[in-house]
Amino acid sequence: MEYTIGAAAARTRIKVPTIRYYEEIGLLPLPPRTESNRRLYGDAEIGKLNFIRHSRELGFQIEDIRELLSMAAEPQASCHQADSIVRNHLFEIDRRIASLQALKGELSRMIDECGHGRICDCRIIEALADHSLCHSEHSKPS
Amino acid sequence: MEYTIGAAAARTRIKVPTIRYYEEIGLLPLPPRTESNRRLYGDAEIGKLNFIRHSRELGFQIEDIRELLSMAAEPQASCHQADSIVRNHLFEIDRRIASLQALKGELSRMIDECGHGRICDCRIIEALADHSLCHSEHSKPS
DNA sequence: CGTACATCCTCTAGTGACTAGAGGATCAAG
DNA sequence: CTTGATCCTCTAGTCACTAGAGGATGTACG
Repeated sequence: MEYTIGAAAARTRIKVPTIRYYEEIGLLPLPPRTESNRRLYGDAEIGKLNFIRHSRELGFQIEDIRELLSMAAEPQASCHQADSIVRNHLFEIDRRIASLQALKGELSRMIDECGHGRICDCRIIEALADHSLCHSEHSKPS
Repeated sequence: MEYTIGAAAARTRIKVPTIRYYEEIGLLPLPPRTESNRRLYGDAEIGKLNFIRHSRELGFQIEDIRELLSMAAEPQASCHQADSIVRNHLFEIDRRIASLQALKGELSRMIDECGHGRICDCRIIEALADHSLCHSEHSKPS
């Protein structure tokens, strides 16, 4: 089967400009074109696009996906490298969860302590102004 | 006390270009300058910068901080609005934690099922290619 | 007093992963 | 034959900075 870019977008739930963007950054190969210069995608490209979308949904970065795609293209190679990309990603997600949970604690506390009165009595503004009122360390959640 | 931009940066742990950036987007007022055109900050600006840094560390967006700062400047107003900004942010953080935990589950499963052999037998690549192998729904963690 | 070197200034451009829109060509349906 | 959907390329915008050029000023040391 062959698909126009719009049909490919519909099948993969990736937007048309995003598909063109993936081509531009070399994540997708240059597809053949019709006589009137329109892109034509086959089943292999649909598969790649689904792979990309799913990996993005799982939070992988484009550069990780680039590597994972090139591994997928070499079925005889060891999967050690794929394993390590996923492991690193998992580690990063753990870090983010921990950091968000610390934030959640601080913010809940701020809300609990807010007396719902005037700004001048408000612990929220006070707490934002002064980190030493915090119970935990926190750095920007990435 | 008065501080050069570098001294203000050292005291607040915000980088010099970032302070200039905050000025450019109107988050910080235009500071007075020396005869040789250098910015001079007083204690009030140091306080604002600390407020900004802490709020950023807690994950607030610049536009939220802009509102929070203007509230902090009106001590007689109700803190209802501040409360609601923080509440919304907390809600968003909860959403993110839930989404990251779903991802974590999927990725852990992928790693467990990887036989550490060849790509062609690897469940990781297979799982990435096909969302229907997933146990949970997931959308991009934002 | 001269000379390093740090710090300051403004300005432009880059990051990641898209998204939005202009301006124009081509296609399919009625 | 016209209408409207889809396609093309290109540029610019998003967020919150970061990096670097090119030049002026300040400070410490010999």
